Amino acid sequence: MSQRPNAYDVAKLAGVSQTTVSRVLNNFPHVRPTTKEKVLEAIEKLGFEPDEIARSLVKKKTNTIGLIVGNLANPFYSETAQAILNEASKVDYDVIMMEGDSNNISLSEVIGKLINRRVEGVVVASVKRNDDELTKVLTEKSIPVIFFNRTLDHAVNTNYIVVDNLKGSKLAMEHLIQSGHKKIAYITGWQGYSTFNDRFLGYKQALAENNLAYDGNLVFEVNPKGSALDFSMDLLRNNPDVTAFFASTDSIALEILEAASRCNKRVPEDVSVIGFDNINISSNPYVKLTTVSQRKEEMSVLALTNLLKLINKEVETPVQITLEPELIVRGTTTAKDRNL
Amino acid sequence: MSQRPNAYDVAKLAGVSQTTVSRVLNNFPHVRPTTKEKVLEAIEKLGFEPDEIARSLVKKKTNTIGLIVGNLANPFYSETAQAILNEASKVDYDVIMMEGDSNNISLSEVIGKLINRRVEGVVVASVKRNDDELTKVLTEKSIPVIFFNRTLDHAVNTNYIVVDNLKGSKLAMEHLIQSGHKKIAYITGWQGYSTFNDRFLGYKQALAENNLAYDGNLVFEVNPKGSALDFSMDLLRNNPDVTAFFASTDSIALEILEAASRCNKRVPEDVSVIGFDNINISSNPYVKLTTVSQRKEEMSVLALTNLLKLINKEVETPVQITLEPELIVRGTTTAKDRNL
DNA sequence: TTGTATGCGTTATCAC
DNA sequence: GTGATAACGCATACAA
Repeated sequence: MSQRPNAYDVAKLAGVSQTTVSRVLNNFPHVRPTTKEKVLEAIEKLGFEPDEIARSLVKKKTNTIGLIVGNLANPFYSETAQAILNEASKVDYDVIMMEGDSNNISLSEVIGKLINRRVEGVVVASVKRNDDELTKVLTEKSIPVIFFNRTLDHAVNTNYIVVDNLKGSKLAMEHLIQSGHKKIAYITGWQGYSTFNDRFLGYKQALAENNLAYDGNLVFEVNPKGSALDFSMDLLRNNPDVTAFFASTDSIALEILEAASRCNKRVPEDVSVIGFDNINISSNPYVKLTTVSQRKEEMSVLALTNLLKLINKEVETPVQITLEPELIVRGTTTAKDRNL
Repeated sequence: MSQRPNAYDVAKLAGVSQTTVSRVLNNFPHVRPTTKEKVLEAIEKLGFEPDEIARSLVKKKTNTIGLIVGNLANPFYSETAQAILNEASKVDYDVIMMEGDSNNISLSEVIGKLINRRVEGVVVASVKRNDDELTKVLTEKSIPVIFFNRTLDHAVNTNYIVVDNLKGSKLAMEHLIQSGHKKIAYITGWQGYSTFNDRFLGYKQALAENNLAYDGNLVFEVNPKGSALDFSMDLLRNNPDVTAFFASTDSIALEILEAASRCNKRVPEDVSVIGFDNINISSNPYVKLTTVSQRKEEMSVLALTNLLKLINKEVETPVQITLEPELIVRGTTTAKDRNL
């Protein structure tokens, strides 16, 4: 009896068939109250609870989704994961979480594993712009996959929820330009991600639209050999006419803030800094970073609700949603023209 | 054929029995190379991959663990979750993640759900000191549960991995006291968690051991009505003889830093601040918070490896490990006596 | 209203 | 070496 009891054990104890046990378990209407009572008693006595694995097998439904994130230690991912977890629990879905940026297994393989675990759908929070293997897998496989935050370059038939990153960059840039900044440095993440590609485009477009010259010396892509911190310190020391930094993520912005502090530059008096993502720490009064909001919560909720709709075929595919970004002005930028 | 193929489809195509398909799938030794070839071809052709749910049912093994965290938006949890996820994937375990601090479902219920999903073990990263319902569930249920970071008060038979929080507090306090601080404020989280209980104990013991009086006015427990920020500002304005703050978490420490900045106090010249947890942001050069390290990675690895040992009955129960905390001196405290 | 038989997609135990 | 056949723990069609 140390084993977990099953529905047959309950049936035997209650003096009914296993089918009847299943019936009371699933609240079927036409069960005689007295039998129901007996079964309930037996369930209680044995501490029986149905095995969800067996249930999944026969019902061909697992009530589980997969969530693939880039790196949980990155606040953006953990904060969105938190929101998605929360939404999922509301509709009684479990989530199997995996990291996609792993070095020894490709995103396609991770998705494959999830599919074999019979998840009903997958949210992918980080995908490279080009992934031919993945594109192939997506057409072959049967379950819905929704990209979140980042998407594939040629996403004709893929589902995604993103913010308008290009527009977000423009918002940030216009905020700086309106405050009188002319020399604006830009630090980007890896251009292989659509987010950074689009944000960079926005940076360049904003410059062009405001008749400011693009200067490659003011632009830097973080890489294993070069940090945003070092680049910023260099720039602050050698290019005193640079008065503002646009960071493609809040995390990068934090490094710039440190660079400023090390170079004895006051923020925002000497140099303005603006980020992108609006991770939680940015609103911390100690940091008070001006940034562009990705609207994490909204995006997360939309990702989950739309994935469920896709699972239940309640929506036409592909689902492609682009949210409006939002400028959040806090303490690391001056907004001269706004203080008139 | 739009349905997912199963082992019978493969068998039919290869002209063998389904049993044989299973054999090549599981790399059984005595399969004739030519048959194996045929089967592999059929598998390839159909794009067949075994259904892990069915496999789990018959093998009574899911290769899945449950991970219950407090709140993923809290860096400590996301960073440890990341480490655990990583360790799990190394040994090919999947993890179903759930939040335990939810308001409409108790921790016991969450664990129950996980058990019904047939996870093989559970890591619980946040538990209250007293939870009678849970204690009862733990004795009834059959799978190993390991507490991580926090544990129950009367944990005679429970498995846990924690750091020595009391000692950690003493390390922090001695660091401050050796630097000449006499009036040290303390801000704690909810005392219903063992972490905060132990840390508070450490604070008081350190005072006593150094012949410093305990002053209730310098101690504050964050609550819905009162923030660390407000309390700190009050103190900084009205008690100028308070020269140091010991925060029971790094997140609280960040608020204190802001309070200092708002009150025009320099850190560490005017006031020292020390935290607890060593979350990633603390090492950011912009923050450079002195803190006590929880040794997240170590704890995470230990939690997972020991959970697996418990699952495989390779270790005697209970597993109870207390790690040594580590003082990490960065820029928010002065260490006068160390600079001799 | 209840029970019997069957099947979900595998692995395990026998035979041959 | 290989193939029937019986589990695993449930839900469901069909009978009664």
